Amino acid sequence: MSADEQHTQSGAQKGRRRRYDARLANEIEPKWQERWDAAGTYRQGNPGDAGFDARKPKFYGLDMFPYPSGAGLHVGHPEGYIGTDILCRFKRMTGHNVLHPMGWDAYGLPAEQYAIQTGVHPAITTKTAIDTYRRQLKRFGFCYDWSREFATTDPKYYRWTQWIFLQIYNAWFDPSANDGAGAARPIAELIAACAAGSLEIGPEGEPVAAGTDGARVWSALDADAQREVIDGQRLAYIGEQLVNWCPKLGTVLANEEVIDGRSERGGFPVHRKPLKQWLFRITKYSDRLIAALDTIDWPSSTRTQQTEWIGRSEGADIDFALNDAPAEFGASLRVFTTRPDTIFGATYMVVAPEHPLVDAVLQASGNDGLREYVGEARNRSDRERQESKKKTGVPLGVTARNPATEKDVPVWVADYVLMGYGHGAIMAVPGQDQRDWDFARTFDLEIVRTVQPEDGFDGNAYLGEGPAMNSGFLDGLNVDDAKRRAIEWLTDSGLGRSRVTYRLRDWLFSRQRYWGEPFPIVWDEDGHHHAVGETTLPVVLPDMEDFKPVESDEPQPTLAKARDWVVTTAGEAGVSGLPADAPVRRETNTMPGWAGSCWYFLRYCDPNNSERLVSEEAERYWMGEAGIDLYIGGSEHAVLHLLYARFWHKVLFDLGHVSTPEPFAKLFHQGMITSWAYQRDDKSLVPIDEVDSDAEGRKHTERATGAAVTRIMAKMSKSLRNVTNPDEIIEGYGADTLRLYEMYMGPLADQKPWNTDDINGMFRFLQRAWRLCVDENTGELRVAKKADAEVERLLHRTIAAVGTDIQKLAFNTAIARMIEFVNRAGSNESKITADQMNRFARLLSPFVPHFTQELWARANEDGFIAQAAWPEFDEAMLKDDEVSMVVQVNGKVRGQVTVASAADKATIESAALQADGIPARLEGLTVRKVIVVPGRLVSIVAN
RNA sequence: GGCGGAGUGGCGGAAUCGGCAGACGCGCUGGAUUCAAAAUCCAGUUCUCGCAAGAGAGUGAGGGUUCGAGUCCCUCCUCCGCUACCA
Repeated sequence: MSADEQHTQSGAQKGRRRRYDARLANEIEPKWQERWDAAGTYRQGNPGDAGFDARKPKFYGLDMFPYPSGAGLHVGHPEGYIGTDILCRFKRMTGHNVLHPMGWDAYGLPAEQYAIQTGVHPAITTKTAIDTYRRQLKRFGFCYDWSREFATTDPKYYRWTQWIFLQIYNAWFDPSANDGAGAARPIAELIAACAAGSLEIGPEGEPVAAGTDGARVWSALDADAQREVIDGQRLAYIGEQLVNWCPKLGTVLANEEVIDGRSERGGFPVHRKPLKQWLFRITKYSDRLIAALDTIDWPSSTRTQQTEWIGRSEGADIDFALNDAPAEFGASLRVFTTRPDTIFGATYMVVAPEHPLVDAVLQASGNDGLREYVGEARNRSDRERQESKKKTGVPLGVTARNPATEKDVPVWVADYVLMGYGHGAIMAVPGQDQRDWDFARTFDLEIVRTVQPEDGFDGNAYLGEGPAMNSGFLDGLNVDDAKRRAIEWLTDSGLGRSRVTYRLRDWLFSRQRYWGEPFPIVWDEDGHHHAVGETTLPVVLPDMEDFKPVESDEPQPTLAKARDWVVTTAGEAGVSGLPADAPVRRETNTMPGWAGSCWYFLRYCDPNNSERLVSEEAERYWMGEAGIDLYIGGSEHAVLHLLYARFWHKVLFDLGHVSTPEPFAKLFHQGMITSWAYQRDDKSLVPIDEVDSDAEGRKHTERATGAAVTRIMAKMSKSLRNVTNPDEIIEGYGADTLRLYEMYMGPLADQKPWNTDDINGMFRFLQRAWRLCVDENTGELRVAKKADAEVERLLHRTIAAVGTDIQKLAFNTAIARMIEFVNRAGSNESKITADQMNRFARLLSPFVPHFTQELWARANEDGFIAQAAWPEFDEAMLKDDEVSMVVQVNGKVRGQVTVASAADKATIESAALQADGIPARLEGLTVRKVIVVPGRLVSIVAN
C-alpha cells in the first residue's frame, strides 16, 4: 500500500475533502500554484514600473542557480532554496520589495560530456534538463518571480557576457588609481596618456611616469611595438602559460578545476603543457580581493579559504651569483623566499625541471642523466608527482655563491620545486624547511640550523621561533627582526629586495570545447586579435551537427570545424581599424562554464533590457548600498565561482558599470544532506542495493562477497543509489510537508542525514494544525467565539519567537515553536478564534504557503496570504505576572518558588528560604551566601 | 601536513549573558478506537537503584575557574569538510 493510499483511505469521502492528507495536499498545491501564476502574485516590479512602491525597502534574496543535469533534482538541492523562500516570504510580509529570481547555469563541460555520451545535441539535453528542473522547483511553490527567468545559454543573455568580456579586454589595471590600491581603467585612456606623453614605456614594456630612466616615448615605437605594449596591459590577454591540458576532455582547465592532478569533472588525468590562451589578470586584484573580505558578512571559513587561495606571502627576492653557468642564461639565479633570515643555512639550491637554467645547461652539455630526469619529470602528471612524496632530483653541475656565507653551493633540479610559483627556483634551507630537510637527507647534503630550536625539540626541520644562530650578523635576533635585518642587508648590497608573492595565478579563461560562449574576438591575417563591434553582439554559437571533440595531445578547438562560421570579414564582425573586406577568422575557443555565473545576479535586476546589461536605475535599487542581501549556496563554491564573480564585479565597478564594490553582502552555505551508504574495510563504498542488513539493522553484508560492511553517512549520489527524489516525497506527503521536513532536520548550515521516517512528524503536525482549524466532519472552519487567554498569550510569544528565528535562518526552532502552539491550542476544547486562526495562518505561511493559502481562502479572506502583512505581537504579552524559580542548595535543585515577576531580590530571597522543603534542608546549616538571579533561580550556599 | 567545523538519550536535534540539560520531532512502550489491521488520538519514554515517594549519575576523556559549566580556561581523543611539495 502506498503512503498516499494509507493516508487517504478514511478521508476519501465524496465532495470536499475534509482531512489533511496526501491527496488533499496534492490537490490544493497545484491549484494554488496555478492561481498564483495567473495572478502574478510573486511578480516584482522595478523602479518606475506601474504599481512599484519606491518607499519600501528592498530585499534581494538569491539562490545559487543550478546547473541542470539530466538526473533531475534530488532532495538535497532544494534545501537552500526552501530557506531563501521562507526568508523572502517573510520579507515580503514585513513590507519589503523582494527580488527573488531563478534561472539556469547551462553552459559547461558536464552538459557537453553528457551530450557526447548520448549523441544528443547539448542544446536539446540542456533544454530537457531545464524543463525538468523548472517543473520540479515549481512544484515546491517557491515564490520566485519567474518572469525574470533566463538561462546563460540564451543569446540575449550571453550577448552581455560577451560584452563584459570586451570591457575587460578593453581595460588595463592602473596601479596608481584608487589611492594606490589600483583600479581598472579603459585602455583608451592608457593610449591617450601615452600619446600625450604623460606616460612613457619602460624597459619591460610597461607604462611608467614620463621621464623615468630608460623609458621610451610612445611616438618612438612603431605600430607593432605600440600594439604589443597595449596588448600587454589588457586585463584579458593572450598569454603563453604552462596550462593544465586534459587530453580526455580535449580542453585546458583552470587550476581551480584540477584536483589531485585530475579534472574536477570526470576525474581524467591532466598534464602540464605550454599553450597560448586567454587569461584574465585577476592577480592584479589580489590585494583588493583579500582586503574587501573584511567588509562583507560571509562565513569565516569561506573568507579564510579565499585568502589562502590568493595566498599572499611576504618575503624577499634574492639573486645568487652563478659559477660555471652557460653564458646565455646570465650570471645569477633569482629565488623567492619567505625566510630571508635563514640565508646562512642555504646549503644548496633547487630549480624546477621547467626552469630556463635547465634548458641552458642541457644545451651547453650533453648531461644524459640530467636529460633523462628532466624529461621524466616534465612528463609526469601532477598527480604522479604528488603521489609519492619521496624526493627525487639530480645535480645540475652548476654552483652558486651564497652571498651570506660566501660559500659555493650546488644547484640541483628537482620536481618538488614548481615552475609556476615564485621564480621556479629556491634556496634550500634544510634546517628550517621540512621538504629541504627530506631532500638533503636523501642526497646527503649539508644541513645547518640557523634558528636555535626550543628545548626538547627532537624533530627535523625547525619552523618555530628562536634566536638566530650560525648566521653571522643576524645571530641572536628573533625571526621577525632577523627577516627585517636580512632584507635591509640584501637591499643595501644590491643582492635582493623585499617582495610579495601570491599563490593565485592569472585566470585561464579559454576552453577548446563546443558548449560555451564564443569569444567576441576575431584574428586578422597577421595574427593580431581584434574586438568584434559591440553592435554585432551576440556572437552566436553555431549550431553544429558534429560537436564531438577530437581526443588528442594537441588542442583542437571544436569550433574550428565550423568553417563557415569561423571565416568572416572585418566589416561583418564590426571590427574597427581594418578594411571592411579584410578577411578575419573568429576565435574558436569558448569561455569556461564559470563565465555565465559571474554576473547573472545583475541580469535578474533587469532581465529583458536590450540596451544595457542592466539599467542603472534597476541596478542601483536592487544592489543597493552593499549588494545582494542574502546569497545562499553550497560551500563547494567557496573559491571558484565566488572568487571569479567578485573579480568581474570589481572590474565592472572600476569601469563604472555597477555601483557596489562587492556583489554579495551576506553569504550563507547550507549544509549537505547526507544519506546512508556502506563502506568496505578498505574504505571503498558499496551501493545500498548491493547490501543486506539483519533484522535489527546492525549487521550489514555485501551481497556479492558476503563480507561485512559498515554503515556510514555519505553524500547522496547516483553511484551509491542513495538518492531520494523530491517528486516521490511530494506525491506521498505534499510539498508543504517536504518543505517543513527539510527545514526541521537541523540547523541550515549543518550536514544532516536524510531519514524518510522523520517526515511523518511534520505530516502529523500539519494534520493537527488542519484539525485545529477545520472540522473534519463538515470541512467547515471551526471557530471559537471567545479567545482563551493562555492561547492568546502563547500566540503572541510564538509570533515573536518565529519572527526572530526566521531572521536568524533558525528555521528548525521556529517550526518547533509553531508545533508547540498547535499542540497547546489543539488540546483546548474551545479551539481558536477566527482572528487567532488568521494570525496563525500568516505566521505559518512562509513555511507552508499552500496549506495556509487554503485556510485563508476557506476563511473567505481576500487576496493571497503571501501578500498579507506579518502578524504583530504585543511586548506586554511576552511577560508573565508570576514566575516560577528554582531554588538550589549547594548547587542542587531542592525546590521551587513562585513570585511576582516584578519582585525585588530581597523578596525573592526570603520567599526562597521559606519555600517547600527548603527550611528542612537548611536545618543545622549556616547560610553563607544567597545568589538571586531574578526570573531564573535562587542559589543558597550553606554549610 | 595545514585550515575550518563538530562531539548532548535508541535516532535527528533544543538549551540569549555561565542559571532547572534533553524543547520539538522520530522511534519505542502502554492504552483508546477497530471484527482486525493501517491511520488517528491519549499517556509514558536520559541512565541506574526503587512498588512508590525519592535518591544518585549524566552533554567524547581528564583536569581547572565558579555558589553554579553542555556553555569559559588547559591537556588529550574521535569524527567530518576543505586543502595540500606554494619555498
